This record gives sequence, C-alpha cells and structure tokens, in this order.
Amino acid sequence: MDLGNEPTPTDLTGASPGSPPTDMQASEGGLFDEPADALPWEGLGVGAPRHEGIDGQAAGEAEDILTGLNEPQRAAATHREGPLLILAGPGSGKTRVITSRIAWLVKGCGVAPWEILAITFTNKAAREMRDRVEARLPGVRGLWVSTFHSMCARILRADIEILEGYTRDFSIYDTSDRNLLLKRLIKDAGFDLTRFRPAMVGGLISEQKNKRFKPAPDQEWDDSEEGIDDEVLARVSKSYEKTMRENNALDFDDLLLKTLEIFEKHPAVRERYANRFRYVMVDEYQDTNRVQYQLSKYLSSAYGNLAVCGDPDQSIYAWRGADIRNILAFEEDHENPKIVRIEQNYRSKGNILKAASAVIANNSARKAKELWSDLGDGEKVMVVECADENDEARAIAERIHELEREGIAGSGVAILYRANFMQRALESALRYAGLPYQIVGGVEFYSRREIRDLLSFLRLIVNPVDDLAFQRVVNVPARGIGDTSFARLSEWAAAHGMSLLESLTHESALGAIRGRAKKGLAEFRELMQTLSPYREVDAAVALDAVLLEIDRGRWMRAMDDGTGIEDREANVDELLSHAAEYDRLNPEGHLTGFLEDVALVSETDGMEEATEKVTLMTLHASKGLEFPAVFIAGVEEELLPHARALAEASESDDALEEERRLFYVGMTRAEQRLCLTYASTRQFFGQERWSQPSRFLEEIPWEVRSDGGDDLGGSDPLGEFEAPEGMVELNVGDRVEHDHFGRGRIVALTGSQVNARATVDFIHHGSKQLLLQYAKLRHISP
DNA sequence: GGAGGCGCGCTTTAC
DNA sequence: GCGCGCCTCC
Repeated sequence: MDLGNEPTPTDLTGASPGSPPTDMQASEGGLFDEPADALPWEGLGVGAPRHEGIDGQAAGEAEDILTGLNEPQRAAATHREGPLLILAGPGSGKTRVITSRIAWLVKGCGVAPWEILAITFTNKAAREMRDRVEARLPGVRGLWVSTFHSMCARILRADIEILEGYTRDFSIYDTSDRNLLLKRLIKDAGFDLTRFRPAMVGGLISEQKNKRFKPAPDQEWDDSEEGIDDEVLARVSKSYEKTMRENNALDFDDLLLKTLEIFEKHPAVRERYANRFRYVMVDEYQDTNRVQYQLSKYLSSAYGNLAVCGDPDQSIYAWRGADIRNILAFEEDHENPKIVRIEQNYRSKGNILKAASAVIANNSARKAKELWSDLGDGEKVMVVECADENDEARAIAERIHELEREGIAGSGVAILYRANFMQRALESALRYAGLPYQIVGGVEFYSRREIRDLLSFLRLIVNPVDDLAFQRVVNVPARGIGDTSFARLSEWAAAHGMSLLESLTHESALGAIRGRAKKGLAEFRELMQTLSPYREVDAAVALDAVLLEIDRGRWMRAMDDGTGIEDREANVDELLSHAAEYDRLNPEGHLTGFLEDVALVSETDGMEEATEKVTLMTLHASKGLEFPAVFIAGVEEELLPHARALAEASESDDALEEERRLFYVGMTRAEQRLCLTYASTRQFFGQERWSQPSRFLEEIPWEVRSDGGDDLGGSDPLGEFEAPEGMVELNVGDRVEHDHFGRGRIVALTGSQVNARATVDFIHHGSKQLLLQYAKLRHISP
C-alpha cells in the first residue's frame, strides 16, 4: 500500500501495533461497494485528493450543494461544531441532508474527507450514501462510510492483536455458525438439546453480552425468562466464549464488543481513532443499542462533533437490543445540542401519508410529529382481501401487471412481508405470472450446504484454528470420518490444547483412530497442506484451488440425493462469480476480505437497482428504501402484529407498538401506490389456519382507503356469492341502509352462506365490507 | 461409517 | 413443508 497517497494527519495504519498496512486492506469494504482502487480507510477511493480549502470557485460550488434544500434541511447540513440531532420523518430527505452535510464540510469548510466518519445501519445504506457523496464530490477519497459491523471488523483487523488470544486472521461467525457451535457445546455439557435449543441459548447469550455495557455495571445473568436455567446459561456461555477464543472467532456481537474493549482498555488506540474523526455521523440512530451508542461516543470524543439522525417512529429493532432511549435522551446526554426537525415529506402522496400517520398516531410512546407533503392526495390506499396466500400472491401479480399498464414499471414495485416464509407463495405467483423479481435479504444462498462447505474450506485456510470450519469440512467429500473418529480426535486435541487441524500433524493424535477414518484424516491433512498457501491470494483463485483439490465433480455427485445437482452447480458458479467480482472491486481484499464480506454483507446487498425486477423483502429490510408502488402482504392478526409480539403485549404495549412502527415503516416506503393485502386462510407449518385482518387496518381512516376487492384479483377469493338462508335477495348496485353506517350502495357481493359478504359504499362512512349474517341491511327505494 | 426412512418441531425480524 | 436428529440396515 502506498501510504504516501493518503495524507492522513494521524497515521492510524502505521501506528497499529503488529498490523502492517497490507493486512488492513484485507478487511476492505463491501462485496460490491468498494471501488476498484480503494485504499484502506477509504470508502471512496477514486481520483486524487482535493483539499485546497475554500477559494472563490469552491465557495460557489459549496453554495450549489445547498440549493434545493428547505430551511431545516439547510440548517442541519450546514451545522458545524458540536452535537447535532436531526429528527427526520420518513421521506424527509434525510440521506440528502447527510450527504449535503458531508459535501458542505468538505467543499465549503475545507474539512478533509478522511476526517469524516459516517455510520449507517445496512451495507445497502452505506453504499447508497457513498454513491451519493461521490456524485457530489467526484474524486473524493479518504471518507469513511461504513456500517457499525464492518467498521469494527476493519478496526479489529488492524488492532485486535492488542487483546490477548486473537490474531487478525479471526473468523467471523454468523448466527448459524454460532448455533452450530452451541449445539455441540450444549450436547457436550450433557444438557438436553430439545429443552435448551441452540438458537434460544444463543439469543440469550447475545442479550447478556450486550447488557454488560449498560451504563451501570450489571449483575451477572439477571433474568431467566424463557425457562432457561441461569446455571445452564452461565455454563454454556462460558464454554462458548472459551471456544470462540480458541477458534480465533468473533460473532456479530463480538465485533462491536471487542472494539469497545480495545477502546476501553487501550486509551491510546481509542484516541488514535477519535483524533482522526473530527466529524462523526450516525444514521438510523433510533436503532442503535448501548454498545453502538458507546462506540459513537468514543469515536466522537476528541472533537465532540457527533451528528445523529433518526426517527423514533421507525425504531424496529428493539428485539435485538436497540435502545430507543439513545435518541430520546440525546438532548440530556449532550451539552447544548442543536436539534433540527425535518418533517416535510418528499416521497409519498397525501393519502398514503395520511393513512400512515393515522396508524402511527395510535402509539402512545411517541413524540407527536406532523408530517406533511405537497405532492397531492394521489390514489387511495388499497386494501384487498384474499382467500389464501396463493390467491393473495396472484392478486398482487395481477395488480403489478395493471400498474405496468399505468406506467409504473416492475422495478418501481416492492412487495413487503413480515416473515421470510411468506416469500415462497409470492415467488411462485410471480414466476407463474412471468414477472421477474429479486429478493433482498434472506439467507437462503449462504445456508446452502455446498456454499457453507466451500466457505468453511476458505475459512479454515485463512484461520487454521477455526475448529468449527474444520468440523464442517473434515468429511467433505466423504472420506470415512464419522462422529466417533471425530470425537476421538477432538478429545485428543482438547487434551493437548491444540486446534483440530494442528493435531492432525501429530501421529499420536491418530493413535486411537483406525482404518478408513485414519486414512481419511491423513488425506484431509494433505489436502489442507496443499491449500494452505492460498491464504494470501485472491478469493477466486483460492476457491478454484479448493474446487480442484476436492474434485468438484466427485463432490457434487456425492451430494446428489436423487433430485439432481443443477441447483447446487448453479450455486457454486454463483459463488465463484461472486468471488471474482469481489476480487475485481477489491484488488487488495484477497481471501480474508472476501470472507469478511460474505459474513457481514450476506446477500442483503445484492439488490440491483437498474433492473426491471420487482423487489421482494421483509418489512425490516425495507427501511430506508422507497418505491413508486408498494404492496404489503399478510396484514393479518398474528402476522402483523406478529403472534410473538401479541403474546408479549399482554404485559405492556411495547411489542405491539413496535409492530405498528414496522407497519408504518412499510407504508411510508410508498410514493404513489400502496396496496395492503390479507388472506382469510394461510398455511402455517404446512397447515391451513384461519386468519383475521390486522387491527392496524382499522386504524386507517376510510376516507383514504378503498377496497380493491374483486376488480383486482379477477377471481373471487371466497367463491361465488350465495346469500345465507332466509336472506332477502341482494344485488350489486342495490341501495341499502345499515343501522350504524346509514345509507349506501352495494358494490360487491362475495362468499357464500356464513361467509357471504357485501361491500357497501356508505355515503358517510366510506366503503365497508360486511358479513351479511350479522349486518342487517335493508333495501331502500331509489 | 454411511445411506435411507421416519417423526418431530419449528419461524419473527438481522448485522 | 422442510430440515434435522435419531434409528435401522447394509
């Protein structure tokens, strides 16, 4: 690396003990988001540095940066010294304010780009911010735009060796790695795996780890809900931490916690970073947890220029420790902070905004906020009832075709849902309808066995003490090593304080193992010896080597369970092109960087923008995005709000309110069209269950919603209309009167017998769907 | 030791 | 409806 290119005032890279700069490059950035010639510490790495302070021309340019900003936006963008809190409603141009501020600081105030740190929550957001900054400051370099996790991974690649027991080749364990490890540990400790499920234990461990950094030092395991024994948890957690250390591995929580630990134990390191960052900005601050809060505080401690931006109404991550108090208490927490509210919405049409505002107004724990827009009312929010999830998916697909005819392309459409399992029905309907789509998020790809195996090989090459990776691949492809032999080897390794891979090089380790397994282990040792030189090369080169050495064809054939291997082959090819793409964008990243990327980025960021594809994702994943047309599927009780939240809501409304915020986030993604659907029945675990429309739907005022009803799906979700026994004859178009709603006209009739419903447009109460069994409708003369 | 069959339990949300 | 663990048989 040519440090001369980077006029860093505080030379962080050089000052890192035991971390030559070349290694830092390995931790470079995102899979698709780092420019080809990115240097370490640079989120944007093209062109030459420009930092000439402010001259006449620059002043003009700086003024251009601010054109088009409204008053509060401008105030936030041009804020200079001291803490800044930006309270920004959905669609209020928040990202624009942040990018303007960065541009303003650099162009207007002569701040060097490398003195600015911008933290976002998702890699997606980070990339978007980088693109937008680059559009305004072409050629800027040294600016650091990153997520908390990848920022910490980068810091740790440089500085982790100051902590005992870790090297900067550490592995990053994702949730499924963590659970796999816990499974073994729980079993080894003699506990019942069905009672102490790894995912649950893992969740509790994570919670406990993050709690340790409450302002007041916490007592040890302070709660034991979920019926898990404190002692079990304490024991498993202890062995988990020990094993993680032995494996030179960090989980997602550790990335943040170890960074914090370094900052706390080694003030010199902390100051190096704090001195570098004159301006720190944190987006989506309402979703920070205590650890992230503390990190932001440390990073901004030298200059005190912490700018945070967020919206309490969009806090949707309390379940993973986000502490809304971080944003609510910002005022008390900082001396004399500047607070800016930006409330004008530039995204959504009036009806959408009114509907969303009406919903969120039902939350009690919030600061009232007035959103407004001058984009006109637009279409009403459409609410559609469907028979089941397939019918719902079909209805959405048909509506998308309609939208295309109305000029909204597939690329402008998003389908949002509460839980990933809902994806399936939507996918098959879209495929059937010939609508190309892309899925954002989900872990499908990386949880495939062939992908897991390959990544474990790569991980073991980089980090030979990663016993979990060893365990995953020691018998891939099958070479006669079963549980018994593996256990014997494990035992020996543990007794000698060695990693599994290292123990293979000791003859006595194989002493208790005989025959095929012994030969297999020797083969595996040879294999890893052949592969070990590939740790310093490009990801694609290493991957090719693995595939060659394990004999891709044989490995594939061995995995064939009779259903063919085309899918698996395609996945492997995709991983290969993934790796090649990574290498192309991050020539300094190498294998380590690729693995880090894969662990942190997953595929949430594979989202393409310039395609004609409909986008599918969870409501959580949709935060920060916007689309001309948005569908929210499954707006049903037990799903949105989720049953889990409803169970918790019996104690307090917190969980329910978070569900409502989630719904609000989804609704406010929409610019022009918003369509909410729910199904009368839905498959859960392969079983059909009745469902009720979500209570949140009732919170949407009738003036701004319309029942999409039958004109939408074409097919009648509830089947042919058939009036209940003994009912007066009703027809579409009839004028009727209702005790409560008054007069109206029947616009649709669906269902039969007890399910028979009439959709009636009431003069004073808008459109309502009524169950004929209960609603006493009387004909009135025209 | 490994392949195939059966039954159970599971699903929020995600870096 | 699927993946995983446990069981049996080769």
